[in-house]
Amino acid sequence: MANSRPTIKDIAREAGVSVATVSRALRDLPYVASETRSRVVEVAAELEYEAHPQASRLASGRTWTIGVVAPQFGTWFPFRALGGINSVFAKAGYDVLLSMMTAPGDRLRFLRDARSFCRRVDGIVLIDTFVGVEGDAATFFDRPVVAVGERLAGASSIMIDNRLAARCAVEHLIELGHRRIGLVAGPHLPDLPTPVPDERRRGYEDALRASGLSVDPALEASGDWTAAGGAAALSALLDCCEPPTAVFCMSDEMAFGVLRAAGRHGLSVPGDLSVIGFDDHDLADALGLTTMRQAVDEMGIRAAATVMTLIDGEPAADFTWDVPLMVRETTAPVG
Amino acid sequence: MANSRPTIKDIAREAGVSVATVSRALRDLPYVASETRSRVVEVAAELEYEAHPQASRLASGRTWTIGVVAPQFGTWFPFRALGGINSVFAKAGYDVLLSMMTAPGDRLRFLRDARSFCRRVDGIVLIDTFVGVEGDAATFFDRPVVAVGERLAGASSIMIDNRLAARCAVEHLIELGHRRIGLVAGPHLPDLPTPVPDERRRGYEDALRASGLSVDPALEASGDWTAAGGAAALSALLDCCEPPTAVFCMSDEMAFGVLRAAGRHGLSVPGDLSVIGFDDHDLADALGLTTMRQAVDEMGIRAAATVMTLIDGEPAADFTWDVPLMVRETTAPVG
DNA sequence: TCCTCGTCTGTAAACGTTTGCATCCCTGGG
DNA sequence: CCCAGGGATGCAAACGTTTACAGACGAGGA
Repeated sequence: MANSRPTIKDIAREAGVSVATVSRALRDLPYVASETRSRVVEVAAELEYEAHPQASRLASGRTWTIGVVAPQFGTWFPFRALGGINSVFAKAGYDVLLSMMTAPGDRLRFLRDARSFCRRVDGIVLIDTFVGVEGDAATFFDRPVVAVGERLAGASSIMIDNRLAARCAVEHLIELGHRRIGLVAGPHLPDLPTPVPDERRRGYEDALRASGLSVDPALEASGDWTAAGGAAALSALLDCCEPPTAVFCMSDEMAFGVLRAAGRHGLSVPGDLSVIGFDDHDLADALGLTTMRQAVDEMGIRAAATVMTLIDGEPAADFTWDVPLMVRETTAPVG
Repeated sequence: MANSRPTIKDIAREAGVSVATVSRALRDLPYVASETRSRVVEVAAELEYEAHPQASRLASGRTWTIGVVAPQFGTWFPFRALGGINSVFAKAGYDVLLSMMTAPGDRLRFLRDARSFCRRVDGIVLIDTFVGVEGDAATFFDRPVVAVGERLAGASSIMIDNRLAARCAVEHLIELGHRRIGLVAGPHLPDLPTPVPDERRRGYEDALRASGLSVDPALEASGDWTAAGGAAALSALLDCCEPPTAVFCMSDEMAFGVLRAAGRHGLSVPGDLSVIGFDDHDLADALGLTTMRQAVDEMGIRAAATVMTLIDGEPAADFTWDVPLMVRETTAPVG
């Protein structure tokens, strides 16, 4: 790789024009004669010229960088979304500046350092980052913001209807004839003010009530969003006076744990116990888990596209994604 | 967030010194009187000054950014590594510029655009990116390079010994008395020239030969690194004249599929079939999978630390990580 | 012919830092 | 008393772009 690379001056000299003309020609600005433009482009290609990113950023004020904030709690969702986001920005010529929140305290640290983070980017995508800013997010960050998985004032939100989706999941079980339906809930993560668990619980209750079933606290256990937590939750549920014939898990990872714990307890799935998850995790299909599908890749792609339109000055708009039911092999009519 | 932020000039005026002194004071350079320094620091804190990143990058040539390249094939490993890497750089004040390879063609695209990518970063971390450069990586990229999971000439490599680890896995099965040991191999991904599958296969063969067992091609099937592929591979293996009593899977995700397929075929694990994986995937513990543990987080952390030492001019050095056997519940003495 | 207007181009001033060099001052040794 | 040397500071030139502004030129209308 060459040590010293050509600057805009070199191109200008070689093409016999001024640096201003080179700059305009290479950025497709108007008021450049077409022969001039093509000569400049040709010289630039020949010398393998590429504008110095830092210099052009300083001069123009545009950073051509998007900040993406992702948590590492629950590895699956954010990484998938990141893939979609990255592909869009790579094509559009934006850099992606990543900020991951791996420890609980990172959320507050991020908020504290938000000013310096914002300074490096033209826009921000928050993946599942329940950042909890006061007031308007766009003014707080001083940049356009898109929130994936969260409704955030002053930002465009790419969401699903957690309550409705949870309700659909439970209704699927009810349609199969189940009457005692357990809930494996995800807890509030420390320091992460997300409404997601509450919404999904409400959906669960909605479905029960709509069918005239009562909400029984004994049928509810808390996992910690992990497979191990799901397994423990099922064990707790089975200790109950009259165990459920089906369980709704707030995440697929917990459902995987439930599946395993069921086997350990000698329960066959779906013969003795129906299990439905939430997410459509990468492994759900292969493991035959019935679940509610979050189209994470597409949500990421949409988020990326949206932040670019915001940068271009268009107004914020929310998108709510459908969450289709994926019937596979862990749910069956009540035995 | 404030609209116009103070520049170094504002600090200089307010503190009654020149911009040069401010610059030196805030960066802890020598030749600044201690009272001067503290006054400058005080004023900067009061005005909430922070250097304009693009400007300081242009002037100094340092970008304070590390480029991280990660594939999205097999979501688990790269994302975990990313977490470790990011935490280190966040603390050290480096930005992380992410480049993800989501489609097969992306590898070539990345190589084509490498020059412009390098220009934005002070160093590069390649996660499982079998990038296949000719000659010396550091000179090709013109930047210090650390490769995680790959041995790369001219770069520091953070690796495991795939061959040895695979051998250990298979030896574990042999010690349990297994003699017919199947292999669920991962294929070469299109356009990704990784030696990993070959190395793991050699380890498998090493273990067999060392125990006087023959290598039987009929005991080998190929998954595609996914759970679905693993399931299909086990089905193929079971069609074999005399099915194996144990299988070694080159990845945990494939092992999960094998576990599921075994159940479908009416085989109990580990009663009828022992299964060992490779990775120690997030779900492996909860699902009870015996496997070889790759300490991905720590490898990521080490990679980040290493690239920083390279930037400081220290010579490249490789690190090879231990891959301990995690005995859980999917392996047992042959029945 | 003159004036206007639009297209094209160049000059030079930003953008906000870092840093080489010159200067000033003070201390200590001869 | 003079001079060397080093600490502390300031001046101004980079760094490599973008862009406001001015000027040149040609065409077309009055």
